[in-house]
This record gives sequence, C-alpha cells and structure tokens, in this order.
Amino acid sequence: MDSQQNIENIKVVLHERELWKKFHEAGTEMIITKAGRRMFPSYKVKVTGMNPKTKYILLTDIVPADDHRYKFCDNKWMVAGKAEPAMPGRLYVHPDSPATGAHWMRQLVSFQKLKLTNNHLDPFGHIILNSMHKYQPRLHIVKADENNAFGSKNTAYCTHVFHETAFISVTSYQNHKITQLKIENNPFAKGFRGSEEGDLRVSRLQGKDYPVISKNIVRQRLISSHNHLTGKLGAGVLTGHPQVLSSYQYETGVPLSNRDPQDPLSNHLTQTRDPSLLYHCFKHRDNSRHLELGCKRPYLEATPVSSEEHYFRPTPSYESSLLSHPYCTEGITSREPCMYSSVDTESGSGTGDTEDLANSPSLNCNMWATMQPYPCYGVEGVSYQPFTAHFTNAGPVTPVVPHPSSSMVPRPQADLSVYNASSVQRGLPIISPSSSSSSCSPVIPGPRERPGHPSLYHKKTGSPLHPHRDFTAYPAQGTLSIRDPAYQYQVGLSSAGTHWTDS
DNA sequence: TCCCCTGGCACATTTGAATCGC
DNA sequence: AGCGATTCAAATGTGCCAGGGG
Repeated sequence: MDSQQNIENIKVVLHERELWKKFHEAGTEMIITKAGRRMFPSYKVKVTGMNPKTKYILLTDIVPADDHRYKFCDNKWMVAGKAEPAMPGRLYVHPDSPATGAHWMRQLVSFQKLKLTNNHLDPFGHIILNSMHKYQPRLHIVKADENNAFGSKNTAYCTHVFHETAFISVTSYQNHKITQLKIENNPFAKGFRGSEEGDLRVSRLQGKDYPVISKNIVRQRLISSHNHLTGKLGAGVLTGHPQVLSSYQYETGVPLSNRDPQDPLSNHLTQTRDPSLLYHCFKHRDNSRHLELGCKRPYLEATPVSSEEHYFRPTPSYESSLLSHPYCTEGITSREPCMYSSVDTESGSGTGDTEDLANSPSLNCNMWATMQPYPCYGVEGVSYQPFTAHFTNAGPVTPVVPHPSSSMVPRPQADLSVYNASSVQRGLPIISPSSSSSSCSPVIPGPRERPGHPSLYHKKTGSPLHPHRDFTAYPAQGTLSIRDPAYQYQVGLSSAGTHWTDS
C-alpha cells in the first residue's frame, strides 16, 4: 500500500539535463573500450517523493534503443544494417543500495562510476555494449523488501527513461561536435582545451569541414611520430583496474524502441528533444520470492557524488541497521557499484517525461505491463557467458532459490523479480513471474513461492561478513560462488511466463 | 581500400597516504 | 594522542593518434 504510493509518488529529474540535451542534439556518443569507459555526461538524478523511511534499491541498465547498427556518414548517423546480437545485459546497482528514501532524496544520485565496455568477456562487471549501436540508459527504483532485497511479493519498482540520455556507442568519436562537447565539459579532458581550445569550434564556425589542427594535436603527432621513429617502446603494461564490481548478468537484447528504424540518431534525438521520460512502475504482488542482490562490498566512495553542492556525504553509520539483512552491507562502511546481469527480455516502459511525471499525480505506477512502447526483441537462445565474479567484501550471500524451468521467453518488459541464482548457476536464463499486471489489483498471476525458498537471492541474515569468500561459478547446491575481489552473478531476467517448478 | 578497433601517449583530475601543526 | 589541514605521489579518467585486422 504505502510502497505502492511511494513508488507512484517518486519523481526523478535528470541532473544536468541541459548538458545532456546539448549532447543529445548533436547525437550523443559514448566511448566503449575493452577496459571500460565511463559515461559522460554521467548519469545523475535527483529523486523526490520517496518515503523517507522506506528502503529502496536504485539501479540502472542500458538497453538497445532499436535493432539497428549505425555508421557515421556525411557527418550524420545512418542506419547501417541490423543490430548485432545483444550483449549480455547487466545491471548497475547503485553502491548505496539499499538506502532509505531520505538518503536518496538528500543528494544527487550519481551513476558516474558506471563503465561501458565492448569486451564481451568483460570480467569487471561493466556494462557490455556493441559498438555503433544505439542505446538507452534506464533507471530503476525498487522498493527493498523486508530483507533489503527485492522480488518479494510486495516489491514495487518503477523505471525512468530519459530520452536525452540515449547514445550511440563508439570506439572512437565520430562527430567532432561530440568530441568538442566532451572536451569542453569533461574535467578530465581539460588537457585538450588549452589556449587553442576554440580551434575546432572556430574552424567549424568558419564553415570548414575539418578543424584547424590545434597545437595540442600537432604536439601529439610529433611525439607519436617520434615514438614510432625511435622504435616502439617496450610494451607498456596495461594496468587494468580490476574495478571491483559484482555483477548479475542478464540478457537484454530488447531494443527500447523500433519506432525509428530508418532514422539516424540525429533524427531521433531531434524528435525527442522535448523532455521525455518514460516512466514505468510495477508492483509484484504474487511473486513471493525475494531477489537477493548480494553485491555489496566496501566502497570507499560511499557517496554517489560529485562536487555538486547538493551533495551530502553519507553518514558513516549509514545503513548499519541493514547489516543483518539480505542485500545489505553488513558491517560495510564503503561500497562498490554493483553490476547485475540477467536475461532481460524486457523493454517494457511507458512514455512520459520528467516534467510530466512531476505533474502527473495520477500517473499509475503499476503500468509497466500495459505500457510497452518498446517492441520485444528476440533474445531467446542468447546464451550466458561464464562470468567471473568480482565482489570484494561482499557479505555472505546464500541464494536460496527455487528451481524454475529455464525457458526464456522474450517479453517486452523487465521484471526485476526474476533474479534467480539457480539459473545463474546453470548459466540459464530465468523466467520471471509474469508481471503483466498493470494495475494495483491484489492478484497478479505469478509464480508461487517455493516452500523454503523465499528469495531468489538471500544473504544470510545476521551472518558475519566474509569479504573474500570464495564462490565457484556453478555451485553444486544452490549457493553462489563469490571470488575475490568481487563476484558476479549470471541470472536470468525475464518477465515472460514463469514456470517455476519444484525440484 | 575502407571501416573499426586497439594500445600507447600526454595531460588533467581524483584519491589516499604521509606529513605537519595545533 | 587526537584532529584537521596540507602536501604529494599514485591511480584514474580523458581524447588523440598510428597501426593493425577483417
């Protein structure tokens, strides 16, 4: 009841929306690298309307915006063919999760640590994307259940999609405008500004197709040439940063939209210039299983923050009360972002926008199932990749799970309740309970809770923290393996018909 | 030949340990 | 001894570029 109301009342505003719009209008591009690259602008939101005392889990995922592959021709993005098979979808759980509504509302919620990669075998838990494809980030707000997990029968959640955050993944920037916007706005790229900062812009303003070569560029070229002439230096050690991320893996494979199959990104961007926010809410009613997202681990940068003035440092004692619950950071004082993967046949979402949301008190949060603007995208058969988990200092996670039949049925909607450890273990997709309910009706067809298996993921309550517990990839008896520095789960995520079977 | 992708580079920012002073 | 401020080196995050591969 209150959870429902809370979810309904939650409002999310995209931070630095104007900046996002600038990129959006130029056709946002995000670099993806093997080691993982952050997004810029970073995904930050301001959340309001939460119940201050209720605990929520905030997570994001990035789903295909359509099923096309793009190429940059004639200074614009054009469809270049059909999209490649979707990468294993992964969820990025905000490191502060679960936290009270008061905590989330107190400060900006930042997902700036999220990284994108094109490494299909990425072991760090970064979100895997295909280059030259269009994607749409989404924010999910999930009400944590009594065990600080989600997926139980009363778990409610909603999804927010800001169209201006859509982007095309690239391995190197294609559009000079984007490059310049990045350089001008990203502090880390200051080195490319310099006094000749305006070179490119000036050249563009002067109507030149190609930018004036800046001194920086000349310098780099000289240096580079020199290096090549003097012989390749010894191969530098690639210092990978085993960013400790726990991950659940799921198959996304569902384009957010197919509405503009022939439109280059620019067109889409233009048409979505107005504030548009897809807003979906869903409440699990009869899904009596808990989703234990045991991805917690110390995260020194407890604050999902930047230097924004509205940011507050989290209290050291934050969440101490959760230490004895599943999906909580028992005894953890710092956190690490968590990546979850699962089979996601979803894409269900309604349309709306931030403002609309804010001004639409009547917006029904339980609309996910009925609002499916994004056509389903066949992901059936997409196999899981073995995913080495990285989950440092994660609390003991003992997934007590049912053994659902693992047939995956593409569905145009996400169902956060389908995390299932047993499937993880088997590397099989999970079928979630059919969360097709679009209202608050008390009865929603769904899987029955299996006796003795209240949660998909269940972190032993009150168990001491075992930072370096070692889990194997496919535990024999329903326990997930965690390996230092982090562990990841491969879980199925689907809202398709669930077929839970007792084993 | 073209289109992407990769790895290495320089530069800037961020982080965290060490140091210092009160 | 404890605390806060400062310093500094290492780690990390950027875009650029040449070269390589399909």
